[in-house]
Amino acid sequence: GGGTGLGGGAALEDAAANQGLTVRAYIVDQFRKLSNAYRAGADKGTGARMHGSGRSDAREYHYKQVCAALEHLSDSPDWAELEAIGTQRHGVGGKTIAKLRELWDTGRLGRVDEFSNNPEQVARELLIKVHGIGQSRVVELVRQGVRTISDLRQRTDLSPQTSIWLKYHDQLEQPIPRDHIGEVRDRIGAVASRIDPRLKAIACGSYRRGKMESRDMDVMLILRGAGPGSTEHLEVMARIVPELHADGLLTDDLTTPGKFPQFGKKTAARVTTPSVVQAENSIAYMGICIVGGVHRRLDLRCYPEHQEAPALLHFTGSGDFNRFMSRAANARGFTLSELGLQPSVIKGPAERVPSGPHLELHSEAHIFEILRLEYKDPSERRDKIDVIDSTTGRPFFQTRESRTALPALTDTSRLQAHHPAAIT
DNA sequence: TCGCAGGACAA
DNA sequence: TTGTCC
DNA sequence: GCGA
Ligand SMILES: [Mg+2]
Ligand SMILES: [Mg+2]
Repeated sequence: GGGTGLGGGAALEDAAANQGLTVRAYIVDQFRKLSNAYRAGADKGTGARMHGSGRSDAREYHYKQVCAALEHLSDSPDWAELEAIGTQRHGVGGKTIAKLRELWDTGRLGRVDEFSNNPEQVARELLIKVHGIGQSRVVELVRQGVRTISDLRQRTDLSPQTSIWLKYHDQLEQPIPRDHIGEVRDRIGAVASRIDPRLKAIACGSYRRGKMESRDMDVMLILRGAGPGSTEHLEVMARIVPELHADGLLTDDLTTPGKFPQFGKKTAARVTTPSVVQAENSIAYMGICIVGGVHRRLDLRCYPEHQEAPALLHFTGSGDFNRFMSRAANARGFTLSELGLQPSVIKGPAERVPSGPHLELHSEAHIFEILRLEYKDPSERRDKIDVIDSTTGRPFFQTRESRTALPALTDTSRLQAHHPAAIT
């Protein structure tokens, strides 16, 4: 029994029941609060340099792993089941088990209470949700006394993107029904095929993961027939975005395809710099569209057909799944991105460099296969524990053996032999 | 003690 | 390069 | 905060 006198986890059961949650959902919620708190720069906002300060990003990451482990518990775990994840789940250690014990005994986490009783921390977690406000700006804004969205609106130093986003703040918070996303994909697809009949539109993100509601829309354009060496797809965004405005779908841009960068000093040398090329040729667009009278966030991407598989994998997410699948790829001796999959090696401290060409990737399943990971349907791509080592059938991040790179896969020559279709 | 995904866009 | 986004 |  704990300090409250309640034994057998009764305090935890009560706390969960009070919120209408299962014990598991309540525990996950507590740790998700910790992850969100560190994302918002908890321990960076306070001037006092406390133990462990300056590790917010890593702790956000850490608590995401913990949440993934907790999600896979039963609805009402007993103490033995909670304690077991300390030994069974990669990334869950002593400090986390101590927090679980605290929850079991008292139904609360002191760290969560500390954060929720700290008005500055509460403000950071609120304001970081605004587009264009990240960990750095939120710490500075809150230090300057900003506490609410209203406070933020008073500022005269907001970026244009943040101002646009704030115009529609209320609408952008509303969940988007699945059907609306399919409609937008079709409208974009129609406009796209008018511009170039080789273009097709695919809705990705949480829509493709089967969710009935989403927070934004992710639509990918594929330029059929475009292969390595083609740059045609880079010009699509600057052509289609004005058409989507004319169509009445888009209302505001958060990025501006084709916009020429403004320099303090415009020199001839700068004109040939890569950043200029990137600005004129864009593959990514972020903006606001209107569907059924409600403004929504829309992300657009355009890729050549030979990058369809890695791009589809990447923009289907989830974000957590991508991070852990990329880590698995690294452990197998590869770098994975929306652009492709290529062998890579660790060069110096914190530096991984390509050691071979991108491989030809025929499908999402092909990528899983090369990495010896179990294929996951989009609806099953949630978190760390969904990345499964197909040689063991167990979560990739679980055992020493499963994390060891496979010689047959990291030896580039043998890999090329098995996958002869490397692309250049 | 070190790394924790990787890349695109804005400024 | 830094900050932010996905 | 954890694991290599
Ligand atoms: Mg933000
Ligand atoms: Mg989305």
